[in-house]
Amino acid sequence: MSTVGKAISLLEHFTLKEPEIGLSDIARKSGLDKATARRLLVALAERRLIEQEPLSRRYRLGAGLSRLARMRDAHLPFVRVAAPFVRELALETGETVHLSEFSAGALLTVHVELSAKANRVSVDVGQILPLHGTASGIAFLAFSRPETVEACFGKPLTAFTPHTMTSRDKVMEAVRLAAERGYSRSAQGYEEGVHSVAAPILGSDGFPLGTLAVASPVSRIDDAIADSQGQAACEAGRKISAHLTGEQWHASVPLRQR
Amino acid sequence: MSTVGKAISLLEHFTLKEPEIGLSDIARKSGLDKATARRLLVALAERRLIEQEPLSRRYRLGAGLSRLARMRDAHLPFVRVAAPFVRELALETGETVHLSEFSAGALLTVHVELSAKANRVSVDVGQILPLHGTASGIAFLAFSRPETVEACFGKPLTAFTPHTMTSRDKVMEAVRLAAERGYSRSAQGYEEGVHSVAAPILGSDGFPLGTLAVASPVSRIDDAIADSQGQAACEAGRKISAHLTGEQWHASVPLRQR
DNA sequence: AACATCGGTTCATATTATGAACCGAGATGG
DNA sequence: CCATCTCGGTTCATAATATGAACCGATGTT
Repeated sequence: MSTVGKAISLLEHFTLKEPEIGLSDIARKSGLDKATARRLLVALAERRLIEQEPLSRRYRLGAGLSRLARMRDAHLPFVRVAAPFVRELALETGETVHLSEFSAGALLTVHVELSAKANRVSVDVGQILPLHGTASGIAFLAFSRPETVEACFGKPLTAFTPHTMTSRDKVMEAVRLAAERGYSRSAQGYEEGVHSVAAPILGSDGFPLGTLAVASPVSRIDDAIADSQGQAACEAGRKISAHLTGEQWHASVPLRQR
Repeated sequence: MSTVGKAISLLEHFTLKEPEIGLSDIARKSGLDKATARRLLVALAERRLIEQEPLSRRYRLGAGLSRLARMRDAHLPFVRVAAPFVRELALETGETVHLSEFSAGALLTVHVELSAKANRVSVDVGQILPLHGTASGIAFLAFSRPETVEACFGKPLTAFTPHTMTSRDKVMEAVRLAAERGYSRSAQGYEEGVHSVAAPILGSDGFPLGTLAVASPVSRIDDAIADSQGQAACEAGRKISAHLTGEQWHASVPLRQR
């Protein structure tokens, strides 16, 4: 791994549950030597991506990250534009809805609206979703360039539950079905007990930027409910796409046009 | 500079005005070889700190930054806690109020509430304020550890306007005055035509995390107004400190107690 | 047709990163 | 009270990694 990769991997050890980490600890977690870890942390701290608590001498994520994230959000207002529609869809369906953005070969969860119900699916912002094992991933692939789809099969497909589709044929069949009806459907492919439907959010080039997914406990779902969730997700996805690209939104927008 | 430092410096070339940059361009701006710049960008992209627009092949800040920033913000809700008080102070004074956080030897602007007046001071989130040349910096130094103050004089003091204090004695005198009355006051030390008063926001260890500043056009300010702004900023700063540290807020909190 | 510039790649070379061993300071505990 | 951990941090010979001049093919410009 490159030195830069190692440095960034250090950042990725800071989580919601463990927002501050000591030197020896992070060296152990990352598998790096203590001296190496420290040099990297110091380099990161010089650029404000890491801060050190002066008293405990523990490290945490730095203010520079907030600064850079603000730059990005100002320019690429994906979450800002989509958030109201995500909320609307969550209210309409009564289920947890999450928004994902494609990045580096996977989908990154960037926004979540939790269901108001007691028995609900919980999703964390920041969670990384594989393309082959989630409704979001299938919806994304269904509208992606052939190269993107192909790249997904470059590595063996990990099974997350006994229900995960791990053969290329099964995945492609799901993709074909999703392309046909506009949304994908997946039950327990990534987490036990979770049913999801997902629709793509298309950019100005007609290819997906990310996805929108409705996640419910499997016990609450039948075909009719799934289909109505799917329709609603599609419509919300189209609205978001339209707002992002500045184009007029047509109720009967064709699914694929090239 | 370390390889990691170079990689992060690449990130810092993306600004609000130039959110996407081509390879040759960023290599030129950063003074790195094109091959080097590309390797670093690829390493950053693998970890999602950078994205490449597939069509134009230009680079931009990646979704991983949003993810990391959210982790940080969830844990360190500085802005979230302070924002209501910043707004309140802006309404009370009728002037632009900005909030800064100390990081790597300078103050980083993390939140701004603009004045409703037509003739107002404009401040950008993300702006970096030097300790010696701004009201915020002086207020920060006035409550900092002696080592922190000393470190500020390690390098020559840059003059930003003809009014910038560049001698150690002048700065220390301003610091002494600020420590005495609880807030700092500075006119045109960083930008021409701008008058500021600032108060510190103290962490649980009694030392400042950042500052709160009221910025006005010099033409609107006299001693009485400046003092009332100063008092208001102090009080707002104390309220924010109290909320951050979970401590009870006392109207007559001593300025320095060690 | 000639020229410039773009993003991207190659590979011998030189700089840089690495980590075992080592500090001193606090905890821990028998 | 001494022995023993573990902590954050440092050193320096060694090993790995980063570097950049030269080069590609593609895409404008003049």
